[in-house]
Amino acid sequence: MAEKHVASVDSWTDFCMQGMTTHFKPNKALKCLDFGIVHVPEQVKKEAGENAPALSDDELVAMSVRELNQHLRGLTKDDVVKLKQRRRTLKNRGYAASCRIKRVTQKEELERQKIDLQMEVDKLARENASMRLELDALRAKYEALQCFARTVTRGPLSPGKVATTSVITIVKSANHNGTNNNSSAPFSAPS
Amino acid sequence: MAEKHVASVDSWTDFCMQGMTTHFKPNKALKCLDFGIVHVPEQVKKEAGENAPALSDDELVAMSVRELNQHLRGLTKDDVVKLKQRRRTLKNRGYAASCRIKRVTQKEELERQKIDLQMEVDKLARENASMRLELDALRAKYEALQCFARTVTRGPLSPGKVATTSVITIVKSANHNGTNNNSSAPFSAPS
DNA sequence: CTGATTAGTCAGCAT
DNA sequence: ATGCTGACTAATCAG
Repeated sequence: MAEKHVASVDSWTDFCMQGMTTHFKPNKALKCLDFGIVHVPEQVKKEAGENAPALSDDELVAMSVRELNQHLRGLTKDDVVKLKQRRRTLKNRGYAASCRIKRVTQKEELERQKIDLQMEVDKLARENASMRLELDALRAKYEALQCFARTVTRGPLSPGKVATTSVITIVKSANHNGTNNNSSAPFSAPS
Repeated sequence: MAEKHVASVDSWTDFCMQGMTTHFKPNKALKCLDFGIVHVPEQVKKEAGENAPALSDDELVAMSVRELNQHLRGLTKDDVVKLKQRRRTLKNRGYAASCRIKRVTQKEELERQKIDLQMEVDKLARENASMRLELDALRAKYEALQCFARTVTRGPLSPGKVATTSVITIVKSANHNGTNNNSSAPFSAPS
């Protein structure tokens, strides 16, 4: 079992490859410098002295099934099988190419997403750092103001017993006018 | 040019494949159900009625060059070439497998990194949101305290002319005791 | 049957 | 020589 095709495959392959531009086809952008659709070595299919126009690979692979059947008229059963096999092989060649393209596309997509995420991480980290600074500064200002307020509200009185409804305070101020000036003094508004 | 190997390759290939477990080798974990190291169909190399122990693929590919040269003693020049080519092909088989493994490994690595970055984005976004809340709350508290302080410091006096060195204020308070209680009142400490 | 995917083979490049 | 990778083929799988 499972030794169906061990040493006979290549002969069969060789058989089927008769009309095909096999191996090293200047398919896409290979190292083939510039000759685009050259080759097609004027080689008819096999024993074709009849009327077969020697279909090119591109024609054969682009044909619909209906068109193919038309070209199949008056051919040997073997020739029909061989032509269909050639078509299948050419199709497979295209499928393999698509598969490879898809692979690299997906990989590029992953790398792109990775870069986007990294940029988002950087942006959030920057926001985070600046907010942390802002928070710390505001906390400091708040505590300073709180200190001041405590001083103002209960400083001059005895800490034990304070009237619950009113407080009188006296406070020193460095302000030389009556307005707030947004400096780092406890009276500045939050930025 | 470039038609070097169009219809002759497969015959040569067939030639070289003589002793190899070619095509459908139960190499790794293929669909081969359970028979592990079966096959090796007792097939000597080619015209080997001499002394060649019919090297298995695994042996041949794992051999060092020195060992290989020992097995090469007393072989036809053609046999030497064929054996070396078989070794090269077997090596290539392994290289191709490594290449595929590397490809999927790199892809998995990319996806892993993407997940890590996404988690970091989420974490930073959460931190960001909570900090923003904290910042807003603190700003509100600060402004309330600032309002209070302004009321305290200049409320009862005429806003136009205030002594620059001292201020006297009277304030109503809802506090029923003298202590701070960390509530949302202007006197609570920042969390 | 069509299309996609996998393993094996080879060409070609790099070391 | 050795290792790697792109392209190609056959086998096989999925719909």
